[in-house]
Amino acid sequence: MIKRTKGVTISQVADAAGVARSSVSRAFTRPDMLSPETVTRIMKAAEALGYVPNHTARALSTGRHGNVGLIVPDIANPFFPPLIQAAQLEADRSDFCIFLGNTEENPTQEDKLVGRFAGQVEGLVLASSRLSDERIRAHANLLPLVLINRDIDGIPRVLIDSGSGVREAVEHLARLGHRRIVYVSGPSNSWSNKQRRTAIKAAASKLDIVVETVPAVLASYNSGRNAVSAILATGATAAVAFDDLTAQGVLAGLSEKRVSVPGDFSLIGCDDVLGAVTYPALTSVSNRSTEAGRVAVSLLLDMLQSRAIRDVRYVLETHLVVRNTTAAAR
Amino acid sequence: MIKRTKGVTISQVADAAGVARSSVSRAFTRPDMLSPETVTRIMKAAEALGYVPNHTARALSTGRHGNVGLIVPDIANPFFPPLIQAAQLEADRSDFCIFLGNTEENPTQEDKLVGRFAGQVEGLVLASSRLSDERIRAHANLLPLVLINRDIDGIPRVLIDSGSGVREAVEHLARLGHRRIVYVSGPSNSWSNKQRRTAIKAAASKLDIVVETVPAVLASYNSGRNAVSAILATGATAAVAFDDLTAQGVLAGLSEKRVSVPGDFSLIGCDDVLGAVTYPALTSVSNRSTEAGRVAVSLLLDMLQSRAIRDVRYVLETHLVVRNTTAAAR
DNA sequence: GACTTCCATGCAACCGGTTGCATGTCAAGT
DNA sequence: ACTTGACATGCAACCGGTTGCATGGAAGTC
Repeated sequence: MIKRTKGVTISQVADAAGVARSSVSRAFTRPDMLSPETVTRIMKAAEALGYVPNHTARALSTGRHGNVGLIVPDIANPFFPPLIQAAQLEADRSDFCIFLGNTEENPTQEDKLVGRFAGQVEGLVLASSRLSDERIRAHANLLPLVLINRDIDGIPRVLIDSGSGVREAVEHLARLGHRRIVYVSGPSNSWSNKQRRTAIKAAASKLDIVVETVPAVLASYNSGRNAVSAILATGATAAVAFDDLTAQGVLAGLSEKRVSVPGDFSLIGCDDVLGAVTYPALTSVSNRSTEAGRVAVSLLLDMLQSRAIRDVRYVLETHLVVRNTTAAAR
Repeated sequence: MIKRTKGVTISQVADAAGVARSSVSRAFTRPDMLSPETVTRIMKAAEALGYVPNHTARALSTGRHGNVGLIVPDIANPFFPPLIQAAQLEADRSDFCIFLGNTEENPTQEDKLVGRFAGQVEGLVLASSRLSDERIRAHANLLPLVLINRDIDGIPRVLIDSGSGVREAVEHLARLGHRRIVYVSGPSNSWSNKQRRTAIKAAASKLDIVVETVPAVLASYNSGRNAVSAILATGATAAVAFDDLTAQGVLAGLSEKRVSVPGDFSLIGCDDVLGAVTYPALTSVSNRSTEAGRVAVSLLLDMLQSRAIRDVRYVLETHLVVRNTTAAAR
């Protein structure tokens, strides 16, 4: 049988130390209110009994549980783990714990999780939320909320601007002498995809470069691989892919067709999730997901402390990370 | 200013419905004890007021918070996200929430997290714990614990037996004619590392193959890359790396030294986290991390429900997934 | 020496639920 | 018609802390 750890309570410590319960409580929360000797005596008794304050009881009376929630659409998407990690680290610095929720890209599940978390966290970070603006607003009325990659007036938000990095990518290719490039697009209903395609077209037209779009349908390795024939058919000498996974597929497809990268063809990914761990190292647009996670939690903790809500709109610019899949045009 | 959401309490609902607090409580927890009409009336009142039971208060009196903790050494390691995802899904099926902890591979941090979680979760899953057996045993005395990839008698554990897959890897290499191979080892305090090294040595000696060990210190791309000189110095024609990240680093290092894979050298990873998305596709040992996450949480919830601790040792076998980084020895 | 001031500590109410037991009611049993 | 029991509901204690206010004693003031 499980040993039911009957926790040591504040009363037991109080008895052992010969003081009132309130004094024990103060010894832990505001020792300056007590005489040093009393504190010492209480601490000794607590130590001897192995007393640990009950988090739940404390939360009940103070209303502060020292937890924040983080909800993401898909943990398995490599974009999120660094974000989660950074959020965790930032929370930890203030002795907060993280509740993690994964919605499987499902708004209903997301709503359910928010509700379930609401009672036990002081605030919430929603990353790439799939909820409607109205639902988000409704939640924001109930507890402090910070958004990542959702732009809603009046709710503090952290936005990753992939446009800036994509622009740099095009400029980089232009400098290398490429005049005709391909954008291997991602899911047509993706906001990021639109953002990236728009940025590429704008940058290219300014530099007098021709851009063609080849759809990859899904953001995946196989889609990228299947797109290779179409890419080569355009006669382009370089490509920017919707994300790193797609780029990696393109890389594989090119290799099978004996097109060497970067010798014969230059390739750039997006999100920089694989760049540093694959070979050849992929030139990619940074994602800043680490900063996003850190900043979002930091913003949230600020709100909790100041009890004030500011209309923050924190934009993170992205940049091109040049590695080994881009070179001068043949 | 933040709207301090003064939660609707059970008393308010009781007043509105003209019943005692206890009846409201029962309407939510054991409606069968009340007459159907009363339940309806209470529910209506609750609905009208927007009442939501206070999770913390409930936890305080029942001792059940409906949370379980999951602690992993490194979220950013692609081995863990699928595990976390599966754990989350399983917890969700029983309406439990997941507390996520990331230890950064640091035992001190792990200890700290366990302590911090202890007060607010009913049980804990420790994945690939870096703690000593003693510390783990100590924690297991305080609350229900399930381990993943740690084999300690008396504590329920889910083990991914990479031994079976590694054995297949060695046999595969033997069939291809390799007689001298290298094991690129991972963190020395990792249980998986020991398991893999042991399995390789056993399989190799049975097949009359020479194995040398080259340490990579950390499970990372850079460690793998730095290990390449040492690997080549052994004169081996093939290597098995502690994990896919390390393997990918080795791949990059080999490529820089103009050693072609699989032409001149065969390489096998472990955990199969990158195999399908990189080029060349990495031959690797499957990981089963999804099952591990699911089973661990399911085991934990069982323990919580039955209040009994069984000495479960759940082993998941792995297999070799042959892709394109292995070929006949020169 | 009497009077204020201040500080350390205790008392008791409170946070928002749950639950064992007591009570009242109504229908069935004899 | 009276007992018995089942059932619905209320009462009050409890979970383990926190905190505003009261109290008593020591130190400071005149």
